Amino acid sequence: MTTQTRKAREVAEREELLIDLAIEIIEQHGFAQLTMDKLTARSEYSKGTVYNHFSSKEDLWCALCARGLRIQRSMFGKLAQFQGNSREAILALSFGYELFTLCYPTLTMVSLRVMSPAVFEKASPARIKVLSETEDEMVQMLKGMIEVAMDKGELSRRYQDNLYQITFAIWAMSFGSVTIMRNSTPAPCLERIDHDSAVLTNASIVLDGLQWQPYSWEFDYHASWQRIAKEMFADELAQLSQRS
Amino acid sequence: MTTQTRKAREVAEREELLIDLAIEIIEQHGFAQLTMDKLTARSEYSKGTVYNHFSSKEDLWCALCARGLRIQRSMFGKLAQFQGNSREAILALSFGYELFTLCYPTLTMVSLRVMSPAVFEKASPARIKVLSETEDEMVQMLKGMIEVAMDKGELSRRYQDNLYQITFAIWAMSFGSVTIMRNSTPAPCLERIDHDSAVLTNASIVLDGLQWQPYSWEFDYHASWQRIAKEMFADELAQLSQRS
DNA sequence: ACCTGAACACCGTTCAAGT
DNA sequence: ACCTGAACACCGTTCAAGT
Repeated sequence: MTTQTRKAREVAEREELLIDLAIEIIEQHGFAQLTMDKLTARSEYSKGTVYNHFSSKEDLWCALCARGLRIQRSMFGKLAQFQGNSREAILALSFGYELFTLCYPTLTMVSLRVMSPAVFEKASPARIKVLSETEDEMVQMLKGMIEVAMDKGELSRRYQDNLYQITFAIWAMSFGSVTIMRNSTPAPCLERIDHDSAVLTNASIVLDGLQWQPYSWEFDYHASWQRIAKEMFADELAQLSQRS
Repeated sequence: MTTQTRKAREVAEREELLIDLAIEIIEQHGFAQLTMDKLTARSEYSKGTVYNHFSSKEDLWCALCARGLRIQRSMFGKLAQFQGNSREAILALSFGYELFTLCYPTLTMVSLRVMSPAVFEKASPARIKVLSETEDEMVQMLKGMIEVAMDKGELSRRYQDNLYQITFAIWAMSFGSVTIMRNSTPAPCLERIDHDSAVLTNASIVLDGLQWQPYSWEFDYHASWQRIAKEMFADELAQLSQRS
């Protein structure tokens, strides 16, 4: 029994190590260079053992994606403690998602690539389960905030019976804004927008559309955005500005 | 001179043929099965000739993506002629983007996969140029509609000096909504929203947030959505419902 | 029970030889 | 000038043999 749990722990640790190595390979040599061969060579294990962890290359991608979601979830957990009005609480989550993509560009690119039925089909069912559960936890966190605000009457009751609709709108806008900004072809349109505030602006448009009080013209949400950064992620942001 | 243009035309036709074959391969055998080997085998040309068209596999992907953007552009061109108020005109474009993803799921998946610096770096500069120019044409079409409505005072003047910001917000919401709905891991949240109207609802929230008149509670935009479908894409939609 | 690495079929890319 | 296809280095996956 104790040997079994020790063994299981060792296996889990080895998996984390392999994921670390995979990220290293991508960051040093680019996405296309992540191969099972190279991952094996960089580790101290054999191909068979690597395949014991990841049933296929797609499964390895999903494992990287799961790592990313786990990091996102822990950032969200931290941000949920932010003190502010209900709109600021939502903004904190949008901020968190953007910060994640800035701090972990590799993992962000992986998630984008993984998002396709073709990949999910080749990944192990256990892996898929972890992915959707982690994602769902974050969705529930967002939905919880919306629920509280709805009960207090701080936004339009039009979507009252369909809180998932609101959750989806906020989520889609964050995801869409960040993804286009970071990954799209260099379009002239994108050069004309302020990248530092685009996510905040777009989130504000959505929240105004939901009649979420106080409106963007009644409150200084730029100040909130900076406060979130300073109070929640001083360390991460210092590291980030040092890097570039 | 005439021989040269004839030759150029033949080369262009051959390229379209190769792209057709590539789409066939993906649709019949899945994404991972699209290889230069198989594309060559299915065509009546040799590997060298295929590489004469597509400088690398990434370049082939970008060519597929360019085909998709060309189709989108022609749909947008048709939709720009839709008769209605300025908000309905914007909805028509959102409708067009969703319809494209429904009619061409393969090309949609390709565009998602192509969206990454790693791919752009390996594609030929000429291809990248076509991609961003086609995309920009569509952005300009959207921006033109916003401009007209702004001049008529049909939406908030808050973003007057930054029309690209509004363009980006509408674009990001459409892209984000459709991408998450069609490609994300099967999240419980997504099962609870009405897939048929989610894009319309999310676009409406954004337009309400921009104070674009008439508001969603003052006008029957569900009716508009159906009118767009019926008047613009009766054929495509009939084909689509037949397929499933 | 878990690990190893040789073996296999296939893939992306190149380029000397051909027309 | 354009096309061909053999050749090469590498990749994903499997599985008989080993510990």
